[in-house]
Amino acid sequence: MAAGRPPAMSDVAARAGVSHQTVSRVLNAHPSVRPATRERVLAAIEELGYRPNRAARALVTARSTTVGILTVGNAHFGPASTVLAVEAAARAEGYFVSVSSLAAYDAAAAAVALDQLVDQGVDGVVVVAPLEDVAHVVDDVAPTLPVVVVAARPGVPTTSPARYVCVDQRRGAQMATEHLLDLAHTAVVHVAGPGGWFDAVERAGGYREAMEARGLEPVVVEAGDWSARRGYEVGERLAAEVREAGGPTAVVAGNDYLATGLLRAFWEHGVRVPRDVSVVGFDDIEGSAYLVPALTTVRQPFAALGQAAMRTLLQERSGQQPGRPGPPSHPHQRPERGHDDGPRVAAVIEPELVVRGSTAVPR
Amino acid sequence: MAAGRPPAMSDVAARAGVSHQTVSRVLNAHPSVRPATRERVLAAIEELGYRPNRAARALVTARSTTVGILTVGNAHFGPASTVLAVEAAARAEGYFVSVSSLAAYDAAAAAVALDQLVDQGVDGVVVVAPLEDVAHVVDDVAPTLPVVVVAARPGVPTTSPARYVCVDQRRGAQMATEHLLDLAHTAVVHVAGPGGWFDAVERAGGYREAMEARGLEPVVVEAGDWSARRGYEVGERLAAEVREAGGPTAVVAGNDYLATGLLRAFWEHGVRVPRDVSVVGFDDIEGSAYLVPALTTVRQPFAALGQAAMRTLLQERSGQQPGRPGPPSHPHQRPERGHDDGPRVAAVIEPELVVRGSTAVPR
DNA sequence: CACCCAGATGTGAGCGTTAACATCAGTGCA
DNA sequence: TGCACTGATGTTAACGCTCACATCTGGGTG
Repeated sequence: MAAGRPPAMSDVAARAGVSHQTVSRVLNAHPSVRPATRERVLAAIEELGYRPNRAARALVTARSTTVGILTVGNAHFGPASTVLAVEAAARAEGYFVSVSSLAAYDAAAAAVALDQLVDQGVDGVVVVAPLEDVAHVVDDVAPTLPVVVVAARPGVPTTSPARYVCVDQRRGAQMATEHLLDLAHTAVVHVAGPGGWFDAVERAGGYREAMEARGLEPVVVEAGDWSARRGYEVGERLAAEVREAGGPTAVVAGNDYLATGLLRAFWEHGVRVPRDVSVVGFDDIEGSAYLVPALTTVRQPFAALGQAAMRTLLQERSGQQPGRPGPPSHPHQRPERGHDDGPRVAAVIEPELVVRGSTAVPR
Repeated sequence: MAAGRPPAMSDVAARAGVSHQTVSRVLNAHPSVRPATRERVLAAIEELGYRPNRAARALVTARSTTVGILTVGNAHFGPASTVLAVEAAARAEGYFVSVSSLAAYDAAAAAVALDQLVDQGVDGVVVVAPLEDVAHVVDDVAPTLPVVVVAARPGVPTTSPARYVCVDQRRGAQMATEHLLDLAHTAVVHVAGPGGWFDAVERAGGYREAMEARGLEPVVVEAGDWSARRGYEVGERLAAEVREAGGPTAVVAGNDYLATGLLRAFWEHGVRVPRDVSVVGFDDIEGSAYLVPALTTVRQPFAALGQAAMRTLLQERSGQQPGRPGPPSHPHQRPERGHDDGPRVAAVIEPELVVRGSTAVPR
């Protein structure tokens, strides 16, 4: 073994008195290696501090055991939590995780970020950038590479070859709205997140459905982004309306940051929560239980989401042909696939309503 | 070119009527390629949709152009923001980013996570897990691989071969404390984050220094973790003390979540902020400007931190010998290195005090 | 006791790229 | 006119691993 170079398989082989192939068999848990031989090889590995060269392995197997995660580039609570959950799930499956985050939230930026992941040779991509613009970018890549989109909307992507893992935000919004309606609220408004986001659209949809199911008029105010600042700005306008007779008595906010801003604006304008107006948020971010008042919110199942995404990705991968030539996959092997099946939703996970002090019966 | 296999360099070469090496030269921007030839090669690349195989390149160059990020495994605002900042900086430098997060916050878990990054063949590691336990794990790896630790404490790691990029949390805590003292507070307590964290220790230290500099007695309460819940629990106790004559009139919280819990507890117990007690946080998380009252806090320079970390890593990498044999690096080439120089702090970045409504002159 | 078979191991090739060296044409200058 | 030199290209050999196949051993079977 030459000095200065990390030990290679051949070095281990020489030391153990076997061929490099036997070392490879030990490493890959091949059955036909005698225990004594295995021991010797393992000892040599240990003594030399040998680590397999992943690049060499990836080169010959045409697999990187790396999955890419495409996400939005800021510390949004939801995406950040989801990324961590996916990462944990991936590592549990023996995969490495490469992250690419979006500088801007448009299709072009997403295409660039996705490109980088593909360049890196990932075996699959999990998209945690729940914007419609972004979702369609993956359509080009998905036929070649397994792609799982973490999204909110079971009903949307019809022709996309990617698979979808969803939190049923529509259901979550229904739960939130029905909670308020059950408290006897009738004038409930929704402060929605930005239009291009799956979550925002679905939550607004769920809210609308719940209202209409009881014959009530839905009122949606779009906040523009997910920030507390926007929540505050909208809250200032709402505060005035809340005071009028027939004004809203409850608000479903698109997420907890918006809700935070709403609470602040209401407080500033002397509108008491929940006495004058009830507020519900989404996400259950750290601290929302300790706002004043404690925020009723729809908690997101991030861990389950991450696991479902990884499971789907692996399943997808095993169904896909590897990069090397091989026989075409049998058309009936995976009957759930096919563009005429509509959206290829692999999992739908239910969120959970957490009732706290920001909701009460209307005055 | 065989069907079913993605195009290789030789396919491009054949199509362009050149040798594969010329294709390689075009790809690596080698100067001596005639413009006309380059054009032809680029056209062939375009037509074939060729993408270089990173595994093959990594194999021969013994470089992966991938950096690992080791981080804590939950959605803590600080670490999450830092990871994203490092990721952005890395991509700007043409590096890929592989994330490994810690399941538990102990040295064993860190060693495992770090191992995985090394197995993956990263060219360097950025550690964004600001715990002392974790920091020492990298010492084994750092002699072989460039390691940059994002930490809070310029003065701590003395013999570590890793380099440190720091936010001057001590200074931040001084700023926060002095802000209160300048408002004429004298009884200022500190609710500190968990002991093993660099940030917690440094912030507590800065607080102590600022107090002692004015001849005041520092009082530190350790919260146990960084959560709003713990802030609330400590706040309940503090609320009682605040009411007593000679009780604290101001609190420096270890981060904004703790501050959130404090605010809640104070509110519940009828202690008004800032009238009865002033509160300062750390981080400036989303929403802290819209708490009631708006939180005075020490904002962290995450973007600068990420950039500094990457810059340091690249600098470190260029000073390190590659994996292949090579002449030993000249001992005087990088005079700032060496264990006798004390901690190898590459950058210290200043945080920023953001004054809002939660601080005022004492009653 | 020859024969076959399965288990255990070794041999050789090739994955797609870069590094090192070889080759071949021009150019400038004596 | 010739020769050293530079710029543009081609050729060959690794890199470290896995795959396909060849080889060798030892126990059962007829």
